[in-house]
Parts: sequence; structure tokens; C-alpha cells
Amino acid sequence: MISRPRGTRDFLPDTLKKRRDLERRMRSIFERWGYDEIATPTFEHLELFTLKSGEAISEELYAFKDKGGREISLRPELTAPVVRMYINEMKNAPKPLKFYYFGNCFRYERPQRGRFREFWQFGCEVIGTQTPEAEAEVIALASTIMDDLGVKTALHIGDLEIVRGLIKDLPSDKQAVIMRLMDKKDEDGLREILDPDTTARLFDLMGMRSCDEIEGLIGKTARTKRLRSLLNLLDRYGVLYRLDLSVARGLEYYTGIVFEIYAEGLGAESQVCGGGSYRLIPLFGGPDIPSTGFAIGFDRITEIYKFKPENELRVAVVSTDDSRSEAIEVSKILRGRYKTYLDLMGRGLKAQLNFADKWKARYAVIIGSKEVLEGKVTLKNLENGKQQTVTLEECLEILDQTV
RNA sequence: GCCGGGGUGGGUUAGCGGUUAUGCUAAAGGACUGUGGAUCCUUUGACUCGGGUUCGAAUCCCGACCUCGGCCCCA
Repeated sequence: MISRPRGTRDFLPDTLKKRRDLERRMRSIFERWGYDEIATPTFEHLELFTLKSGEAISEELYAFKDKGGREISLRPELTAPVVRMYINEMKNAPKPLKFYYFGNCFRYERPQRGRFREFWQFGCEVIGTQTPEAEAEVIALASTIMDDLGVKTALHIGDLEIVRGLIKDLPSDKQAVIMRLMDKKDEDGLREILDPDTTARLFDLMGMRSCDEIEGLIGKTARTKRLRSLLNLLDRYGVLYRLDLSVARGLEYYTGIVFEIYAEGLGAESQVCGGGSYRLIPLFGGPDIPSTGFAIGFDRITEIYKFKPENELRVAVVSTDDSRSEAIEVSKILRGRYKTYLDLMGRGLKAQLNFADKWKARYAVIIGSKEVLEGKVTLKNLENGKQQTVTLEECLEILDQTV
């Protein structure tokens, strides 16, 4: 027997219905906010992901050499491909560009709850601007999606530029280590590489929940003013957030505002969304254009999303052996309108009804020699057992009324 | 990469050193060729894999694989 590769999943009908429903709802919000959907290839040149995605992600890549000797990698995330697409084909489009995407990504990691080797990301990018207005819109969009789905979440917003301002004299690799320690809120770790004064200031900063507090520590700067205006805009949007300068993000291309959304009821992998502002375009050989975006961990949302399956109308066509060809003709008409099942097993009338019940059909359309003679069908309501013999037109009318 | 809990038919489960590996459920067929959900009967179907201990292993030991938690990292 051949099993699934590790960290992958099969989606059975009920699960897939839920996922499709969730996908539809998320998609419709992006559409109403004026974002257009795009799609990029499942694999790209390895270089696209090793260039600036950070050390950590490079080690998790599903990378291989193709038959032409090219270094290829399955995509571990979608921001870099979208940026690549922009540079390749859309450099001269009017700005800002607003895109959203939904696709599978691959990372070679140890699977656990909410973490798979093949997983799906929903996300968006606003390319061509990095105003507080753009950042506010992107954050509000993420927050709106969570609210619309009825998912309980906490939104944390950080500002990398303010934090980096305190450690700007250090070499950049050391800065990265410090950011990681801050993300973990590891005070002891910070003390080991920093002087006590800077450590204390960083730690104070992490605990601050308002611009006033921050300005009290580092003074009023252009950057704090900017942060203040972003937060004011978010208040206008009615977004609930928590200022949290310990948010660091794993990907190294983020430059300014960063944010993360955590959800309840997910165990260790509670982050369902992450994003921020970045300058990735010049790195791939494009113009120096700022962008903002986020990615939602679709699989994690499916775990906490409450799905109410709709009560769809299913109709089973049931026939006797001498009426099978008439049943095909009736099925053809019914299939133009409803989910219709026609027996494929050569079963008897009783067994067909039995199956119709298991298939959760609400009606059975019965066709036997009697019905064929009269030019009618028997419509049986499987919920209450009542049945009537009517013309096909009448049958369709009755079914239409129940939808 | 690290630390733990687990893997018995499709699903669920009993057995925890000794007959033909148990029950429930699901599936296919039949009792039943013009009316479903019930009942009864029949059939199909499993000890994750590899080594070791033993007269004998589903059972004990070791390893691998898979899985579930947690760490790391991240969506």
C-alpha cells in the first residue's frame, strides 16, 4: 500500500466543503475591498527564495534540480513570487496595485498541529505605496476578515524601525539575533549580548502600549508621529489592536510596520496571520518601490472556523429495470437544476431507495413501466414518505418551490 | 533538529507471552423484481515495517516509518 507523503493531507468531501466555503468567504471580502486575484507558479527558481527570505526559510525549502540542471524550489510562501511577477510584467501599471492570492505552499518542516509540509496561504499585497493609509487599509482588511469569519483573534502591531533605532549602531546580523530574542521575549538572552542600559530600554519598549509611552522613552521623532497617525487611522476603521514592539516577523525583508494575528483554540501554532511593510522589489532587480501585505494561514483558520453546511436539495432518480433508459432522460433534465443521483449498480427499486436515503436525497423521482405508460413520474418526499404521480413539468415546479 | 504519548480490517475497539485475533460500525450480496431508514443471514477486510529475546510475539526489547502533543522555527 502506498501512503500519503508526510505532512500532506487528503481532503474528504465534508472537509473540502468546509474549506471551499471558507475560501469563498475570504475571497469575497478581498473582492469587495477592490483587490484582484492573481496566481503564480507552484515552483520558482530557487534563488527567488534564498535571496532574502532569511536563513531559516532556506533550510525548509523543497528544492531540487530539474532535468535541465536548473535549481528549482517549490514555493514556501507567496510574497516573493508576487513581487517577482510584478517586476516581470507589471512594472508600468498604475499604482497602487492591489492583489490577493490563494495557493498551496511547501516547507520541509516537522509536522504538528496546524503545521504541514503542504499548506495553503491566503494573502494580499499592496504594491507601490507605503503610506500610513495603505498600512491601515491592509491591517483593517486582515482584521475584517477575521471578524467576518467569526474567529476570535488578537492583533499585535509593531514597528521595526523604532526598535532598530535603538540598536542601529550594531552589525546587521547581531540586530537580527536581537530581534529574534525580542520576539521570544527572552530578557536573559538579550542581556548576554547587549549592555544593561540598552537591554533595559528595549525591554521597556516591548511593554509599551501607546505612542505617548514610546515618545517618553525615545522622544518625539518623525517615526513616532507616523506610527501615531497609523494608529489613528486604525481607530477610524474601528480595528481593535494592541501595540506590541516585540513583534519581529521571521522573514527578513520587512522594514517598518509589522503585525501578527493570533487566534484562540489552536494550541502551539496560534498565529493565523502575519504581515507588514517591506522593500523587496529592488532586491529582485526592480525599482525601489515599497509594499505592504499579509498572509493568512488558511489551514489554521479552517480548524477554528465554524461551518454550517447548507441544506442542499438532492434528488435521486429511481427506476425499474425496464425503465432505465427513460430514467437517463429524466436525469438529464434534473441535472440541469439539482444535484441528481442515478443508480449505477443495477440495483432493485428497494435498494435504490435505500441508497437514496444514505445519499441524503430529499426526493426520489421514481420511474417504472406504469409511469412510462402514463408519461408521468412519481415524486416521493423521502422526509415524510408522501408521494404523488405527476407530469415531469409539475415535478420540476414542486422541486423548484422547495429550493 | 530535540523531548514525550501512541500505531490491531475503511472507521472504532477487545486481546497485552500460548487454539482459527474479539465486538460494534461501514461496505458488497441475499432473505425481498414497484417503494427507503428495521431485522436476520452470507461475504470481503487488520496486528505499520525490520531486527532481537523466546519452544512460541499483536503482546517483551531495539531501530525505522507514520501519527499526536510540546520545543525550535514559522502561516
